[in-house]
Amino acid sequence: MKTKAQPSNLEMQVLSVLWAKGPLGARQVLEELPDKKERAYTTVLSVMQVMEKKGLLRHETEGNRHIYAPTVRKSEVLGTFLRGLVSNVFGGSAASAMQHLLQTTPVSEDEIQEMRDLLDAHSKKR
Amino acid sequence: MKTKAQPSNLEMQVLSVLWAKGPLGARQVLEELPDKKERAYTTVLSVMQVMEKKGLLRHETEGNRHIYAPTVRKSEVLGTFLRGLVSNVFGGSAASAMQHLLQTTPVSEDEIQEMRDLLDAHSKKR
DNA sequence: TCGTATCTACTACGCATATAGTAGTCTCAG
DNA sequence: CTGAGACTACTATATGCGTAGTAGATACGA
Repeated sequence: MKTKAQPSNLEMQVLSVLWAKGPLGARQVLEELPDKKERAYTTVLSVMQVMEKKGLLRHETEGNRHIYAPTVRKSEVLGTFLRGLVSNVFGGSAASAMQHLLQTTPVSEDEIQEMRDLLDAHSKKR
Repeated sequence: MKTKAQPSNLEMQVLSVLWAKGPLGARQVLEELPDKKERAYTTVLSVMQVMEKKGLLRHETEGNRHIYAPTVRKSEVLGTFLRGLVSNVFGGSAASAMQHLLQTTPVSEDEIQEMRDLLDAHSKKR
């Protein structure tokens, strides 16, 4: 079996909505998509139907509607994604990735503290 | 003018090679591509020619060869990329992104320390 | 019950991406 | 000077992605 392809950008957005908000219909997903881009309802529906064919989503029928839920776990998908990113773009260095993250995205002091805690927790665990 | 599209996966790899190793010919880039996938020489050459049309690369001729260099800066490209990633996939939280980074990619204790230093430096700067 | 609004299924399409072949040019060893 | 090898330019193409229309089914309010 071949390694399954990375979900595309839009697919990632759909997944992230469903991971965050729980199972939803296509209409709701459309409204929650993080990039807020103007799209037709059928666009999102189509994408989600394709995702179901690929095995990224499944749905249950509730009266009229299809309620979609991810079949893949957040940690799995993001893990694969981030490992690829780090090794293909950041020369294999997670620290380098974080450096760019800090330099280029707005990060509050609270978040910085949160990150310190994460690092501590990570050290302790080994 | 429209916001220029994100470089594709393979384009990113090409850029990261050139950022890391300096200007190179297509043959060298092919050999250095991080994903190590088997590709024809002309495949990489084509991609790089397209990238030049898009304004991501320029080249100088050296005898027979074309030596390519990026025209875009690493911080620019990765900045845009990471901002998009954080807001579209990690709900706008850089800390969440880092959490997944730690959970899913192998990170040495040295790197952890390096990251702590980065966080400290970042706090101090404001 | 009946019409309107909403939903899904199916189909289409343009563009980008990744892939590679072929032809033509240049360089250099012998 | 000439042929082999390497390089570039140009062309082709399959596939995937994002986009959306249309047709048909369903539900719900009046």
